[in-house]
Amino acid sequence: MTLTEKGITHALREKGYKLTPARRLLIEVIVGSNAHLTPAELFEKVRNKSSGVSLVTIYRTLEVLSRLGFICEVYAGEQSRSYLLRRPLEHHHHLICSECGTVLAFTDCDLSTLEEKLIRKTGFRIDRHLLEFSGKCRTCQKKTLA
Amino acid sequence: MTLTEKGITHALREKGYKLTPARRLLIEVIVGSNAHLTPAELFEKVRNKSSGVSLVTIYRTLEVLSRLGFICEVYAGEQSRSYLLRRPLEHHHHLICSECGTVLAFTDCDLSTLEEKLIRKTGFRIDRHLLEFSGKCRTCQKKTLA
DNA sequence: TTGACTGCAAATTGTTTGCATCTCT
DNA sequence: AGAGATGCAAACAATTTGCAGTCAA
Repeated sequence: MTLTEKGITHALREKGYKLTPARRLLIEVIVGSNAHLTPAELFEKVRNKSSGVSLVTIYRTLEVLSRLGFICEVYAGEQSRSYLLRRPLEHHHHLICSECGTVLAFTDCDLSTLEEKLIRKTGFRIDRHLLEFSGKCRTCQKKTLA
Repeated sequence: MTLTEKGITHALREKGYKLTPARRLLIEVIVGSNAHLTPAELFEKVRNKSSGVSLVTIYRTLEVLSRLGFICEVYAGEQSRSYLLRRPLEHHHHLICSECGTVLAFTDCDLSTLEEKLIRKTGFRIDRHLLEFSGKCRTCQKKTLA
C-alpha cells in the first residue's frame, strides 16, 4: 500500500470507511504537504479548496487516519498537536525545521546500544522511544542570511 | 546549587522571587516525587497539604520554576504537559514508566554520530533533540505478574 | 435503504488574564 | 512601603460530544 492519495483512499474503502468529499480533501492536503500541520492549519487549507468542511470533521477524520496509521503526530513541544503523513510507514523519526515546519524522516535511529545499557542499569522493560531532532533546514538557513 | 527544597527556595530568593507558602508547598511536592505530574495532579497534592492554594498559582509557579530551570517538561504524548524536578541539571533525557509515571534520567545519550550523519545528508542545522524512552519500571513489571 | 458521516451548537478540558487584595522582604 | 504574589471570576483555546439531517455504498 502506498501513501499516495489513491493508496490511502483505496485503503480507507477497504477498511469499510466511506470516502466522502471532506475526507478526500483532507487527504489531498496532507499528502500534498511536507510540513507538520495542526488541525486548525489543516482546516484552513481544506477551506481554501472548498468551504463546506467543518473543523469537527477535520478532527474526526484525523482520528481515523491516525488509527489506520497513515499519519503520525509531531511533538516539538507545541501547544497543539500537529500531524503529518506517515512516510515511510515503518518505524521512523523526525527532523523538524523550527522555521517552516518541514519534516524529514529517518529510519536509522540506532539506539540499541543505549537501550541495552539502560535496561541493564535500570531493570526497565523498554517499549517505545521518542526521538526528534529540530533545527533549521537548508532553505531557511539561507533565508536568514539574506 | 542543589536541587533540594532548601536549594531551590534559596535560589528563588536570590533571583528576587518571593518565597510564599504556596511556592513552598509546590516545591515540596515536586522535590518529593519522582514521577512526572500534570498541573492538575500537582494541585491535588498541594491541596492535600493545605487547602488555600489555587490552581492558577500552580500554573504561575510552574512557569517560574521552569524559567529558572528547576523543572523540566515530559512529553510522553499526553493530553496535558507534565512536569518533573530537573535532576540532574545538565542536559539529560528521560526513561518513563508508563504505568506509575516514575521517571529516571540519563545523560549519556550519544547521538553525535547519528546527528552528524543527518547533518551531512540533509543540510539541516540541528539545534535540539528530544529523546525519551518509555516502558515499565521494575516494580510495575512485578506487579503485573502478581 | 441504511449505517456511517457531517455540520451545528454546546459542553468539556486545559490554560491564561484582569483586577482587587494581600503579603513577603 | 511597595513590588510582587494570590485568588477569584472570566476569557481563551483546543478538543469532544449530542443530535438531527445527509449521503456514499
